[in-house]
Amino acid sequence: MIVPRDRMPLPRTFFDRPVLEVAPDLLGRILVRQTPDGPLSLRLTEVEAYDGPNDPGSHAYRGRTPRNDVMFGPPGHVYVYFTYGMWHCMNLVCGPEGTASAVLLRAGELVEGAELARKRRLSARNDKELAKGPARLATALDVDRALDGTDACAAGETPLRILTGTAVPAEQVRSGPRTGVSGDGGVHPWRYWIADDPTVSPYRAHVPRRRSS
DNA sequence: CAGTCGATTCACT
DNA sequence: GTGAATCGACTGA
Repeated sequence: MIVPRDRMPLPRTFFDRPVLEVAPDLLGRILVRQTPDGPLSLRLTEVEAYDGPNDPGSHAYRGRTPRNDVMFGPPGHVYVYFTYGMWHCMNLVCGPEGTASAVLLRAGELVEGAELARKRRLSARNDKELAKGPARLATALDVDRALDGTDACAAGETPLRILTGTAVPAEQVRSGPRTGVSGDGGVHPWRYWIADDPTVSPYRAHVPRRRSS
C-alpha cells in the first residue's frame, strides 16, 4: 500500500530542534485524532511557542511539577493542561529532553471528521469556528488530560499523531505577540499563523481577572 | 490551608 | 465591550 507523501508521520527529529524553529514549521501539518467514532484530521493554522524554564509565560517557568512533567520529557509528545475550570489545551513538546519547550496548538482547519467535531462544538456557528482557539481545538478533537504524554510520533495505532501535511512557505507565515499570556510573555512575537487563513483566532491581550465579591 | 488566578470561551449589552 | 463560569495548581503563611 502506498502512503501519500503528505500522510507520512513527522519524525521525532522534527521536534528535536529549537522551539522557535519548530513552531512556524508546524503550520500546514496534519494532526490526526483517532476516536471510537472515527478519525479527525486537523490542518494546523496557528501555533504559539513557549521557550522553556526561562520563559515567564511558560508553564515550565517555575520548574517541574506533576502537571507540566511531560514538557520536560522527550520531544514529539503531547502536553495537555486543564484551565479556567473547564477547558483543555494541547501542546507538542520540542527540543532535546529536559528543554521543557513546547508549541501550543491554537487553531486549525478540519480536513476530515468535521461532522464528528460539530457534535462536540455545538456553539460553533460554522466550520471555521470548530477549532478557532486552543480550547476549541482540544474540544473539537476530544483531547483531555487522559492524552497527556501521548507520543505523537509513535508507530502503529495511537490516539494522536502528527503527519507531514504540506509545509507553509515562509512568505505566508505571519508572527506576532502571544495571546492571553501574562508576565512579560507578550513582548515576544512567538505566535505564528498562516496569512489570511479564516480559521486563525482573533488576538486578545492578556487581562488579569478582577476579583469577585 | 485559604487565597488567587489562569496559554479561554460564551452569552449578553 | 463586559462579566460569568468553574476547578485545580500553585503560593505563601
